[in-house]
Amino acid sequence: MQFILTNPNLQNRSSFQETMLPESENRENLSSPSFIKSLSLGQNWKSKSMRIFPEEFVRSAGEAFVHRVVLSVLWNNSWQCWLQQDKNGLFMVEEDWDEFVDDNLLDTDDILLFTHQDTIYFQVRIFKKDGSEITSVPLEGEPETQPFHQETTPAFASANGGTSSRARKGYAHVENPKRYLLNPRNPYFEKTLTKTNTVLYVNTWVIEEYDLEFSPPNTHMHFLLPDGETLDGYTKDYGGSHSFLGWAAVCERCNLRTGDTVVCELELSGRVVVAVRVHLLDE
DNA sequence: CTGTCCGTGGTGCTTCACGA
DNA sequence: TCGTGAAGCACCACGGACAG
Repeated sequence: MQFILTNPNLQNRSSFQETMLPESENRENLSSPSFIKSLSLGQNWKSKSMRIFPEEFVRSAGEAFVHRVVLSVLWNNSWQCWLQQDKNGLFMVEEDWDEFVDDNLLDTDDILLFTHQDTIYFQVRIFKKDGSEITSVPLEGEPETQPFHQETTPAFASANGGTSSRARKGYAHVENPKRYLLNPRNPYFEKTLTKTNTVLYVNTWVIEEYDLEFSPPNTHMHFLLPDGETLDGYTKDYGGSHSFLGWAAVCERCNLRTGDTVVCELELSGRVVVAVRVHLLDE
């Protein structure tokens, strides 16, 4: 493993350049505190040593992040990683970090550039050995039109009027909804707006299929809009149904009307839903 | 029967007007 | 000009209706 700090006060530019990142990337990231992770011999991305934050980096950040961080990538997907402190330093929780590794299909030659953007928010850029950058969702060698885990995704079949489940109100057929997702592994469902749209209900089959968990009622969450904006929401439990308040503001902000259909992609931390990413359908 | 939608009452916030 | 109170509006919570 190597950590190379790129904060002007902490940087190690010679080592940084050895990673074969493009010169432009090197220069433009010097303004924000950054560090790099790459594998040493005998390590893999799920090694505990890969989950640690560089000690000097944590020191320089003060108390900006103590309990959790949010890792964002260029294609606007993000992962929340809870942190734990032990005698060796500040680590990301194994389950959260492993999910990041799995979702991004990290290879042994990959290089990650962590840039501290604001408080708990980090941008993570993924570079291949030759310096090329991953800029879109890594796919597991499948054509993009093929849904992930198709054989084990009745949520997909049901939401599209599959034969094994009855059709549900408010869940219209969307042609190939997976193509809207930023991360094809994320749970998702389709939502057709009805007359009253103050609450977004999460369908139980989605919850069951993906084994989802929800924060306690009134826990803060986010709606991630197509234009990159974020709106606040809160978890609710109405009559045993998991749902999110703040949906009315989303509908207004996106100018959604009765009959419009959107794809709701659920962003998870572990199995807990922490955000709903809203995708408008192509006309 | 289950699960989602819809309608309505309640609550809280914001804005405006009036009085000191 | 500032403070207070009333009115209006938006959103939330919940229970009943209804579709599958």
